[in-house]
Amino acid sequence: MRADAARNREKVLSAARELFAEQGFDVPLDEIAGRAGVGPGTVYRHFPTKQALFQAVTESRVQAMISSAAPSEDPGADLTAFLTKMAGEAAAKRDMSDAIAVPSELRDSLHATLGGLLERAQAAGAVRPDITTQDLVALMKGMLQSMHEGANPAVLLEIVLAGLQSSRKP
Amino acid sequence: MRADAARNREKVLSAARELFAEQGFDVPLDEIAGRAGVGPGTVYRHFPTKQALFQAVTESRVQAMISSAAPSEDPGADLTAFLTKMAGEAAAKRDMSDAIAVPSELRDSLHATLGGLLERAQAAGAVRPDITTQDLVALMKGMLQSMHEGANPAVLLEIVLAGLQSSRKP
DNA sequence: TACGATACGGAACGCACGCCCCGGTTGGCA
DNA sequence: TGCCAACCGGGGCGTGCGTTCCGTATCGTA
Repeated sequence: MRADAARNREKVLSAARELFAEQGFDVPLDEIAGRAGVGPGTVYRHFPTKQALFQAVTESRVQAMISSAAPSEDPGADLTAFLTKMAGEAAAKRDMSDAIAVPSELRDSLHATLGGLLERAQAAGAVRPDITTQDLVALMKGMLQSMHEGANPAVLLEIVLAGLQSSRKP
Repeated sequence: MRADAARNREKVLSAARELFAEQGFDVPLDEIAGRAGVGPGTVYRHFPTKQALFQAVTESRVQAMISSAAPSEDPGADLTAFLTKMAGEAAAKRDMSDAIAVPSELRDSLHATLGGLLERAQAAGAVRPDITTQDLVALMKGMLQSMHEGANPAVLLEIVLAGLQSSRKP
């Protein structure tokens, strides 16, 4: 790869990191190109599609989160810790709220991880048993998006965690 | 007003009711016109903008919900009942999930109603005091949207209600 | 240094949407 | 029944987006 190509690739990744974090996946690609100081065509030389660029920006962080989900002897705490970590990331960077929503293999892995943690927590009795993975994913998706609309992220997280632990109503 | 104009107005309203309920505010206006059997121009003869049409479709139901929020001697139950009603509406018709999100006076009234119910419930000690109106609105917005993504509406509602009642963590 | 491969940038394309305009049609009153 | 105002339909405009194309500039090598 040519030197200027590598340099531009880094400039694009850097700009994409900033703008996806600030505005989420919906930021126009031309704006990313603009901040990187290149044309839109250059972005497409390095990444075949906007989603591929998004994935390149979020992949390492999401993978790190997934890897940190190793089971311990307290499955309830594992789930809580994971959700707390997700909420923390999402509160700071808008792209995490989209990583759980924008279709990709990464997203599917994230969903699968959530499902595993949920199952173990339910088996241990730490979470009400009538919640499905879909429920949890939908709940998190809603919560993460709500964090960028003026709500208090910490309060939102506490509400969700408390709700998960509650026992079923009659 | 001419007879055919009134007839077309009703056809448009009817089609809009169906499609906003099925697909939410994002349904293309041309599709509404198509189902109504008229051209887009006809829609704009009767409603100055897409939002006006949306408001015409949702106004009566939202107003009814707001009116039903009369305070009783149990503010906690009032809030619970209202959120349950909203969730029920949103689970059945997608436009209710947008009525709380699409900017309009109606939306603001809805937010104000939620704020009033929240305050009273907090004063009565039925809801944790560190929640703001913005928090509640964001939470509901997320929950209502999640209902159309495969999650179980009843479970989601129970989680949120339980979370609101929980006491603050140290 | 000269040349070919590589990469650049931005104009342009295709699409979808909200919204407007206008020639043709239709309804209801005199 | 004839006429005019009201109304209709759909083609078209403007916008914003993701994506592609291609003439030009640049890099690295012989």
